[in-house]
Amino acid sequence: MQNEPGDKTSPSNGELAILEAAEVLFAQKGFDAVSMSAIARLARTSKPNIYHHFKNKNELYLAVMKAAVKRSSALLDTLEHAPGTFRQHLAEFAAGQLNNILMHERSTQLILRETLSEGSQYGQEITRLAMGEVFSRLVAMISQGQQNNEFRGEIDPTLAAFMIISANMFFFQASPTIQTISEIDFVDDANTYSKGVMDVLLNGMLNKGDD
Amino acid sequence: MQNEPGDKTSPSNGELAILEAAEVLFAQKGFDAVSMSAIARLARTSKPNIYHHFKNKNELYLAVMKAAVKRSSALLDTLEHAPGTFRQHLAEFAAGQLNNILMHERSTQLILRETLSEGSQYGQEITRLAMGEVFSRLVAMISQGQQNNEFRGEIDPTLAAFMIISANMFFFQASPTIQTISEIDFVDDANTYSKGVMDVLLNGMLNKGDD
DNA sequence: GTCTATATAATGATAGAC
DNA sequence: GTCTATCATTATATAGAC
Repeated sequence: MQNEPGDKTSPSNGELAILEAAEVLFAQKGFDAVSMSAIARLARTSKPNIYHHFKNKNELYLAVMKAAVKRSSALLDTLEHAPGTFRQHLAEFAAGQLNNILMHERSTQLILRETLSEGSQYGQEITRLAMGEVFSRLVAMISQGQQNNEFRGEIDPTLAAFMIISANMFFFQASPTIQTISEIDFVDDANTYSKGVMDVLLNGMLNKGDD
Repeated sequence: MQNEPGDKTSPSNGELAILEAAEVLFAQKGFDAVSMSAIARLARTSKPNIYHHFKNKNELYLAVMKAAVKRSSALLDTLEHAPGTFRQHLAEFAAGQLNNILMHERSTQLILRETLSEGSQYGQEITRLAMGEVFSRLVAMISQGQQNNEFRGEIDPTLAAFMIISANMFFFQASPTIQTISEIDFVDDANTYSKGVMDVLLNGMLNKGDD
């Protein structure tokens, strides 16, 4: 039912192979470090054939990024109006986003890479697209929790949302390195990590019983 | 007193100019996007002169990274044994690290870039050097705060330390983009941001008075 | 230590056959 | 749609004069 021959909106098989090969390499090494020859090799085709499907290297990169952003912002519509407290919703949403990130490693890596390339024209817009939706949903959740008096009113909802995204993104980005530092166990399991993060964010670090 | 002519350990003036130019460009665009010609142009010298000082492009990059790591891990010895509660120490240390990051933008950008290049031989080691010290100091602080019963004992100190570094690093990395998303004010002032982050981390988001 | 000139290889991109 | 062959350009790196 998907990828019908007459469907002009979905790319052809050859185009898909090129897109996937390009995504793998761009995510691994970055735009400038990847040659069209390398993409052609991995896609099991020839360089001129890539230029038949894409005008130039830039357009190929843009097509890859577009697909990555679309993929990364999916899968978050499920638990919007489920029953439960706001703290439960927030924890589930955070865990869901982390899972989403880990499921689409290449897309996430591409987006994070763009974050660091200040020169790129599309970098900011792409990151904004990729993180904007999840960001605004988190802000809305927290604001509603404040109106419901479940969350402290003094907290800036945008800051709290930013902290959740930070924890998730940086987990993805740095855990391969952090893993080698010392005896850390939370990097092995994303769910354990997410639970721990949300426990701190919701309840704080201070021992309230004894001060 | 510094940079004496006979001091073999400190680089010459020409070498310094090359190192600085290379750092600027590598941080802006990444290793592969920077040509030796561009570095020579910015350093106001010639390409062969760079090859006189550094064996090849890789060694130049390594020298730049080495200096960046050294710079980024300085400046944290000041407030180790000052008087005050652990929550104050932790908040000051976190704010200090964020300031450190923002003061050495290029170094931080280089290190974060390496984080994303899984292929790089030195990436993990460099990131480990850059973050390892601040990480272990944070863990020690939190553990001591737990033994002093000031922090909750259920919390994993490594996870809490990771969250603090996440908040700081991701602030640096994503705030240029996040800034354009919506009405956010905390990105303008790192101190305001750090205060807000530590308030959430220490006290949590939940409203304890009404549940 | 610094330069001009150059060797050599790889890059992005195209022409044109099938 | 896919290929072989090739273009012009640029890259890293070196030789050798001063």
